[in-house]
This record gives sequence, structure tokens and C-alpha cells, in this order.
Amino acid sequence: MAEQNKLVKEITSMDEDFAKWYTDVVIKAELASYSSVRGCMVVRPYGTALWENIRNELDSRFKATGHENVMMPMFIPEGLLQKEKDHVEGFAPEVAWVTHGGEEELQERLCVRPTSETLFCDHYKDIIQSYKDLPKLYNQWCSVVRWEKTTRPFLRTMEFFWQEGHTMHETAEQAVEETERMLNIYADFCTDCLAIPVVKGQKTDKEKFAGAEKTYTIEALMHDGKALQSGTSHYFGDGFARAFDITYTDRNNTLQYPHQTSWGMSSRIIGAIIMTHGDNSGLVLPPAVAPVQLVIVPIATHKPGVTEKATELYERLAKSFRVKIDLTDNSAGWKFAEYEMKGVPLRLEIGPKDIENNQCVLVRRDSREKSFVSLDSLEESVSALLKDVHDALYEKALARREEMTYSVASLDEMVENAASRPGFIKAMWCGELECEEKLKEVAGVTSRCIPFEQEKISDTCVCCGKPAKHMLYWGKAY
RNA sequence: CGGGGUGUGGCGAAGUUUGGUAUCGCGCUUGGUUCGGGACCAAGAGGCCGUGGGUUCAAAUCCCGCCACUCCGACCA
Repeated sequence: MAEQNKLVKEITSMDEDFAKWYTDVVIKAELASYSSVRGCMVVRPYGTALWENIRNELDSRFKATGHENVMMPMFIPEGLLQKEKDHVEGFAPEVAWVTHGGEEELQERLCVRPTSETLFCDHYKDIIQSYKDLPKLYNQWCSVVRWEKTTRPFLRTMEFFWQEGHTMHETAEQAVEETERMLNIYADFCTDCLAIPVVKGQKTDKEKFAGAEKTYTIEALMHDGKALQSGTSHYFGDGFARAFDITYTDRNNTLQYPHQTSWGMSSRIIGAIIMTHGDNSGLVLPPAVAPVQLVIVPIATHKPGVTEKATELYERLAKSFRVKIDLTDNSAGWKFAEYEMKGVPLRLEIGPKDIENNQCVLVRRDSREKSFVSLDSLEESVSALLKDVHDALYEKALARREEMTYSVASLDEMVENAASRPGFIKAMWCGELECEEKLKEVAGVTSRCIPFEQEKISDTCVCCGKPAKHMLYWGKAY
């Protein structure tokens, strides 16, 4: 009977079917739900709270580096989208078009923004006149739409939530510096808040953003050995500025084109959290962004004083942490399983025996390790444990990534390993598109990035055997 | 977009081969007993069988179309 019960919210094990495990976690942990709109999800309160925490952390980092938030229109007139050639070619196949207003056909159709470079440029054209107007450091939090063929909750949805920063600078150097600064903010956010180790690097020309001169990326490795691009930062040079005729007068009274960047991180990062830390019991959330950092489960609430004591602890801890107390009449065991599935980093149990001893039980989600702690120094214990959980999550993720990262020196080795051994594959590359395409064809891998931290695996390109220019990370990606 | 799979109360399934008006478990509601790892008893509520058409006296079941989800590939930040 108990066994049957357990099956109700059972999550498919990762080894059995990783894709099913992933969607089970999303649905059963109540992060999101499918909607009647194809490819679009309902982000439920728990998922929304997680996103809000991510957003707040990032937003404060953006503001600390001088950025301001704005809100742009969600529609882009066709003419505007078409101003930059590479950009429109890159996005045209996946934009949604608005053709009618009410019953009337529009003279010029509008696309639902897939990204807002063109809107920002159109606006910057009006507000940038002088070097004194630079830099412009704008960001917006919004959703965008891309008409995707196949979708998966958080990883790829037709509408997704993100922030897009768009900045304008006097010089190329300043713009490149901004591009790097924002990439570092993303990388630090991933390690410090999400406990996800990332590889920083540059995209190859093939993989870079439509219209960009350089695209920087952070790449994370998921539990199943597939890579997930977790944040990008682009340097545009003055290409858009020329296309949109954005000019400013410099200190010598000559007209110049400003240099531009854009950078974004999306709700896809929630997919990264799930697939980096999750286990067969469900979600495991990093404490810094967990909607609930600690859940209080009172034991034997019918016994006198238990509910009161639990409530007292709740009120005390709520001053310093994101705390939830579960006073429902579900059994204690049910609650344990429920909050484990939802990835709550710490559980506090308090029962009659604990009250007698002026203690409570703290249980870590990541290791399920229990500790009995005194109520006198509860805040310190919780604080220390949350930090331990974060560190342990990061270490574990890093260890796994290292274990799943390996080098190959020949094409045969690449083909053989790509098929049998999931993970990041380090290999040398000559710099030619042809080789990138061939590796995709014969080994099924794409270039993830040219890491900033280079190392020499061999002298020659893994594909063609000509002299190598860079070491690349290759892999299969989401 | 190509190939495969799935669609039955909120969830998971049986029923489809061989047409006869829907079954089970969980969840939900109410009452009671429980309470340190997904509790138990009792009584209830809840279903346009994804959707549109066709065949038939009769369709969850057979035929055709469509939609959604899903896996593999292609595409894709």
C-alpha cells in the first residue's frame, strides 16, 4: 500500500530516461506546467519565485555596474527588423508576425520581438548626439518569442523570459571591455549563486550571434554530458550603428559611429539548475536562489506545544532566511518527500523530544545528512549549513564536469568518443568552417567555445591535420 | 520539417485486437482515528474517452483529417 502510494509522484530515474526525468522534475516540482499554447509554458508560482530570485541577483549586479532598466515595445515593424542584413537573416525563419489589427490588415506587418537590438538602435539613434551621451547602458527584463520547431520547458520554449542588455560606447575598446565585464558577471553569478561551474570562451564565427562581430559565452555541462549555453555577451562593433545611422560628435567635433554590445541570460538557466544539481528524488536548488531555503516540518502536532514552538521558530528564522512552515495535516513522511522533490536546501524538524532538549533537527537536501542543533544558535547553524550546501553543490558539479571533460587528438578518436562518451571534448582546431561542419557531420558535435584558458593538446587540427589555431570545447548541446 | 510513440475524471493506467454506452489506483471533499520517512477507516464528488468528420441500429473501440505532447534527426543562440 505504501509502495503504491509512493508511485504517485515518483520521478523517472535519470539513468532510465534522462529526458523524462527532466520533464518529471519540472512538472512534479511545480516549476511549470504545459499550456494550450503550443510550445509555451505556464511558469507556476514556485518557478516564478525561482526566476524572481535569479532576476533580483542579476539585476543588482547590473545596477552596481551602472546599468539602467528600460522597457521597449514588444513589436518590431518589418522595416526596422530588416535594417541589419545578418541580423534579419539569422532571425527571419523564427519570428512570429502580426498581420492584423482587429479586422484590418496592417500596412506593414509587425514581428513579435525575438530580441531587441533593432528597437534599441532605433531609440539610440534619437538620443545619442554627443560623446557626452555615452556610454548608454540599458537593460530590459521581458519575454521574447521565437517560433521554435521543438520545445522543452525552460530549455527551449517559443516564448521565454530573459534580460537583454544593450549598450553603446565611444570606442571599440570600451565596448569590448563591457562585453567581457558582462560575461564575467554571468560567470560569477553562476558560480556564486547557482553553484554551476562554467567555461568562459568565445563562439566560433559559425556559432556567433546574427550580426555580432564577437560572441562570448559561458557553457555549462549537464548531468547527461550535454552542454548548455548559459549566457552570452556580444560585441557588435559599429555594424548596427552604421545600419541605423547612429552617430555622435566626438571630442574633436567629428562624427563617429558608437560601438555596441548586447548580452542576455534567459529562463533557460532554470533548466541548467535542474540538470546540474537534480537527482533521482527531484530538484536540488542552490540556496542563494531557492524560493524556500528552509522548510519547517513540525512532528506530532497534536502534542501540546509543538505547533507553537514550530511557529515561534518560523517567525524567528523568517527574519534572516526564506522560510516556509508546513502545518498541514499531511504526514511528516509525506512532507519530507515533498520538499525533497521540490529541492528545498534545508529541512528543520521539531518534535516533542527536540523541544525537551532545546534542539531541532536540520537535514540537508543534497546529502540528506542530519544534524541536531541547539535552538540557542539556530541562525548560525542554518547559515553555516546553507553555505555548506552551496559549496558542496559546486564541488560536486565541478568534479563531475572534470570527470566528463577529456581530450582527443585525432578524428577517429573524436568520432569514437563522441558516440560513446558524453561530455566536453577538448580538441585542436585550424579555424576553418569546413572542419567545424565536418565534425558536426561525422561526430555529431558542435563547437561550444574557444575557451579563454587555452591549452595545447596537439599541434594540428583534429579534423584536417593542418596547423591548429585554437583549442576548442566540443560537444552535444541543448 | 522528416521518422517513431502517446492522448480515457486533477495524475497514472485498464478497456481498443473481437463495436453494445467506462473500470481501477492515487489525488480531491466530509467525518473519525493517526502523527520522528510518502498513515488508516468510512461515506461522497468528479469523465464532451484530445478534436472534427465518416461508417453503423449502436463508436473510447473501425476509417479519414486535424491538434497537442513526446523521442530521434534536421533546424535553432
